[in-house]
Amino acid sequence: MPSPPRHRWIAHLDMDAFYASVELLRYPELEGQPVVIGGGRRHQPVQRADGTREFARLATYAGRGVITTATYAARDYGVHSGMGLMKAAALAPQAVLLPVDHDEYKRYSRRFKAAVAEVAPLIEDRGIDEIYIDLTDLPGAQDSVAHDPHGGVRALALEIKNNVRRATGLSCSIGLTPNKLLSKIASELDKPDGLTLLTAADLPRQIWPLPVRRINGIGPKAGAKLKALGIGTIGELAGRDVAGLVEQFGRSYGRWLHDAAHGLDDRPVVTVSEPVSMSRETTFDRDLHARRDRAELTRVFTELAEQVASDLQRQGYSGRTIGIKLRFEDFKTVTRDLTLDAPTDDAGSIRRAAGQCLKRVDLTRRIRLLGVRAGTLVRSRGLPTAPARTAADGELF
DNA sequence: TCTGGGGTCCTAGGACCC
DNA sequence: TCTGGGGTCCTAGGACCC
Repeated sequence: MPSPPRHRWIAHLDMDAFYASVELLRYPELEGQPVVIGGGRRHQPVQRADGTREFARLATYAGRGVITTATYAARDYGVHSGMGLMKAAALAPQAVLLPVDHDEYKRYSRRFKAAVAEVAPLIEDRGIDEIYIDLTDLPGAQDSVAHDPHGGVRALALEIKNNVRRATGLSCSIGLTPNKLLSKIASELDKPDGLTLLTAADLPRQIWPLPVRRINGIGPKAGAKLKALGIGTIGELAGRDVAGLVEQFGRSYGRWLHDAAHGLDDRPVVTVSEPVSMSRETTFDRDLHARRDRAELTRVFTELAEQVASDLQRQGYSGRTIGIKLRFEDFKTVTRDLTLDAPTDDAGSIRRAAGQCLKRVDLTRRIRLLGVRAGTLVRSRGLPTAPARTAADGELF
């Protein structure tokens, strides 16, 4: 018996201002205030004798850090993630500045993903604060409920949101549509604490008026090129014929743009994945000179190689391609890599291979950033748990 | 007050092999 | 000797994402 056709339901779940919201659980007195997360270790809150805490203000920051996350109150001042902290300080000098605590966010990430998995196990990891979920075959997903043709799947999404809140105290926003592309856009439409359900019929009214940059995969470059072609909205993109887009953007990307604008995307939710590369990099407080600052560069270079080696060992991988990355004072970036005869997770071998790569770089300009990378990874050890690991499980245990 | 750190994927040319 | 394809690997750069 062939199974009856079913409506694909894919959710995109995005935690609201994730890092900042986790910090607010720890420091509830900051509720409602402009807070930005970013920078190094230098601005830890200080506990006063009377038990209250003293927080660093953005105005006191000096350095090259950027904002990782800002609370909604801070965003009202025009600051946003990716913005340099010095620039943000000019806009919101009194905003509270907190350092990034990756370990703490990782713990909350595991909790929220476990809470989702209790309701819907088909999860694709998209980083620390977002996931895709395939709801298609869950009981009730194909049901309609009185006055709501998609009431069944809507109820599932609400159950997921409730579970996440119960497990973490945090809110999230969900987009729920027939595919990943539309769900990703939809989850942004009603933030924070939103739930947006769309079908193909909603495309012209809800999606087409939006700027093309809302499409995941259209970045600064493609966005600017589209603008120059007189294409600002997704609807305007949908109005162009494929041939013209292929001419401008090439076969593959041109066709993809056309499909995306028409809400077409049949990518599956991928629950298992293997890492492709592991890297460590650092930006210096000041640009370093290859000759004058040789000692410091050498020390950092070795440290980065050691960190990559320890990351590989901890996670049970070896890399056969070792590479380096340099960014110069003018922000130009170069990479060099070298493929070894056999994969390695040894700090000395990585350091030596990286040193070979460094010999092929012209070092007349001063250096802003230095990085070391291992690619072409193979497992060097058995899996941590016997049964096949899913991407979601990897986060959970 | 310019622009962090950790990733993925794609393209393109040259080497090398059949 | 000249003239071909096709396939895969290696390397470098770049777009994009969280």
